[in-house]
Amino acid sequence: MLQTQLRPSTQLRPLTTAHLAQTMALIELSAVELEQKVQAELAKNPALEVKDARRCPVCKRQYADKGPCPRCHPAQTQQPDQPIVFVSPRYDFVHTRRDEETVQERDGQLAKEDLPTYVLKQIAPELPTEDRQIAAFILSNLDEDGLLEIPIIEVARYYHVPLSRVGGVIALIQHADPIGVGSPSPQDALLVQLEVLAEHQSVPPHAPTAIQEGMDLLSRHQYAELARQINIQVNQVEEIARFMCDNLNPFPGRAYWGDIRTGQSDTPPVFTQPDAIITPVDDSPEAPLVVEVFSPYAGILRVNPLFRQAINQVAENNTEQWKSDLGRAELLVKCLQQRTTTIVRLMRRLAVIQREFILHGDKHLRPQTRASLAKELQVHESTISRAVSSKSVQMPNGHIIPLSKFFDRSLQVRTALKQIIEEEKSPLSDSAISILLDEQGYSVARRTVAKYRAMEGILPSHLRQSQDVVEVS
DNA sequence: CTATGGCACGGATT
DNA sequence: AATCCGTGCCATAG
Repeated sequence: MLQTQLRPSTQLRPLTTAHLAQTMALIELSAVELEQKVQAELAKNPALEVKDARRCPVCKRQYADKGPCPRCHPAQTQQPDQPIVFVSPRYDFVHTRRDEETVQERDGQLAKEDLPTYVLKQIAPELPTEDRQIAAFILSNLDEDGLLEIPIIEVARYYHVPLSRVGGVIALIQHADPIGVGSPSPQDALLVQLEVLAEHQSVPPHAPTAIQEGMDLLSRHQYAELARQINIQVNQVEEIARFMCDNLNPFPGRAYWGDIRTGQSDTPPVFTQPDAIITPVDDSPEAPLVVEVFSPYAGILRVNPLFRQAINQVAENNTEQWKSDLGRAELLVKCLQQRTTTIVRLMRRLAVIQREFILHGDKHLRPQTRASLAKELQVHESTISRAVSSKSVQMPNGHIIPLSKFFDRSLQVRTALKQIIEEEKSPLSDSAISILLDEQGYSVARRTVAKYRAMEGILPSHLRQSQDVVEVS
């Protein structure tokens, strides 16, 4: 029946349960999480080593695939009409010397990466080359708290660029993890965090206003005064204060150092470095898509051959430890490889099926389920689920979206709905919208229209005004 | 009387 | 087995 070549480059592997279990565990990690995990393992397992990644002489990027750089020599590696998928072993921008450090400090603590580097690596892919200098400059002027210690205008003057451009770079930095880093003031950091949180959960009303207007009052716990000043209830202010204590951090840098080393007790990052970046190879409509999959250490993590050799020569006294190290190392490398191939296959398939969606936006999403995709790829459903969860993709338009959006059953309808409402002359009732949608081929119940509206944050019809007078088309 | 939001149920999805 | 999602019914607001 469906005979896709399974695992093109993997040799037969023993299907041990340990293998399976760990592969599963790795698959559901995002690139960022995986990098941490592998680093930790690398630090305590001497059987592992990192070798250099290939670097394409033309585009200077690292890649884990075999053969020539798939990005610069697509013709050699890909059939026409197929998306070009390749794997980057790491976020390739700053050339840290982390590998050596980690090796050297293997017996000590984790090699520590500084905050600027950490942030820079996240945002580099989204940044035009000219702006990286600026970003680096900004990041090197952060104080211990992760806040910008020089005025923005200083940066602009230094590089002779408009303020707005610096502002753009800063905005990008602020949205990296730790969220709010690089803000000129605690307020700004809080506002950014708030904005990001608001995308995924509800935040108390008026919180932005409160932070903006009455930061000092808030910090002095003068809630009543603040309530009076911005004209809301005292208990609302108290709620805001509580929310801030629980969820926000005016000094993003501290959170970074505090949490990242002690464990995963920190809040899951809302916004992360994408796990893959999709770009069309050029502007022509026929252009194949380029999918760059970030898979930390893919292809460069391996079992140290010296270690393997040494284990036979050493006397029997403490081989136990060595053997277990070796076993763990082999397992990890294999699982990592498996994880990468699975994700690559997934992304390649998605790039084919959802080409229109990727290029032309939400309206063209082809509804699909994880289950159906699992069948096509001949893997278990749960594998797809894990591979999809907690991963994000950067689309050609620069937006970073969760991979799960590719499986959103109602996205099409919701965008159609948004469009209808945007174009409406006078407010339409939910049932009217339901009928209109039906004409477009989307049959949804009136009740469902209401829910979609709510999801999109659109007010009910009686609260909507006949929108702007300046509607052009 | 019409338009919405709340609750809850059943089927699909994970 | 647990969760999510669309939908119907009903109460409530306008």
